Amino acid sequence: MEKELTIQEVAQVTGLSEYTLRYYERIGLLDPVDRANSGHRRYRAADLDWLQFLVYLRAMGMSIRQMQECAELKRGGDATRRERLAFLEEHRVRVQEQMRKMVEYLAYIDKKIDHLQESLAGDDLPEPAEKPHLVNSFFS
Amino acid sequence: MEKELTIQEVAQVTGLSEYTLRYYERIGLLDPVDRANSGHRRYRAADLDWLQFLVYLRAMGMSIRQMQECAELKRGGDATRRERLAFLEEHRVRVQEQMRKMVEYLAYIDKKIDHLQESLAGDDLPEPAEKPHLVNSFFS
DNA sequence: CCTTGACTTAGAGTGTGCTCCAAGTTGTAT
DNA sequence: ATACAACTTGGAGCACACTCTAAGTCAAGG
Repeated sequence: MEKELTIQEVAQVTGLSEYTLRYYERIGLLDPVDRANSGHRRYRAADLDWLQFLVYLRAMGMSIRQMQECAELKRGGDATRRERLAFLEEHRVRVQEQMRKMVEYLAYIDKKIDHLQESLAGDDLPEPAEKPHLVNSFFS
Repeated sequence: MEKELTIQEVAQVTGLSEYTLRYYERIGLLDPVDRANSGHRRYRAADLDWLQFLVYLRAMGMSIRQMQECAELKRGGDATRRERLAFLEEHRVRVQEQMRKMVEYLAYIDKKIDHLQESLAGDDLPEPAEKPHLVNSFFS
């Protein structure tokens, strides 16, 4: 018999709140979850896998709307494999481009950190003859 | 004489909308911008530099609230250099950690892409004796 | 003088992604 | 039996970051 988890347990495992789990189901990101006789949700391993996938997509910056498309493709079964492949590949490209930019921005931040460190180190030395006037002190 | 730019020009240069430029000023991300006699904004080079900095921070996922703190530190002048350094270094750490995770997620996505490609390639071959039942077709 | 267009302000509205509430039901422990 | 906790639902509320509107001002061109 497959172990089925309560919403509370799934919240702990996935890091999503119970609110969010119900919300995701409501908006069709998950297919309707099994219910106990009481009506309480009982999540299966497959639900957990899918949720983990969603969590990763979300963490990579994918919008809820796109994840809904993704869920729709999943519902389409094997017939949508090509589309799903294209979907993931496009996502991959977007994420990589984003990371490329991040590296660029990080270099920019590093430059500022360096300038600030130099500025602070300079304070221990005798006063320089003339301090250059700095338009923007974050940029010095 | 320093060239001063209109809000329209700054919007083009920074990629921010005129709405957003006014908004950023309203909430204190920019110090009040110079005005022409007409009351129209006239942005200086220093304003542009600062805006570019903000755009980068934003693109790196920093919240408006944190950028406001940052603007506050800038207003504090030299006295806040140490804090600003700490601020940037913390930001740097956060961004790096985020990128580390992204690499991890990307590897996960790549695995799914591979599986889908294999699945599609397999369609050209004669039917396998038994197809394994796949709980989650995105994960096959 | 009159129109046009680029601007100004304060404040309202929007989209996203949750997050919470109220009212009710069920399961377990005492 | 009764208390209590864990759930259920539909729908309301919220934080964030814009985005837009309305009403008005100003400068230049015809």
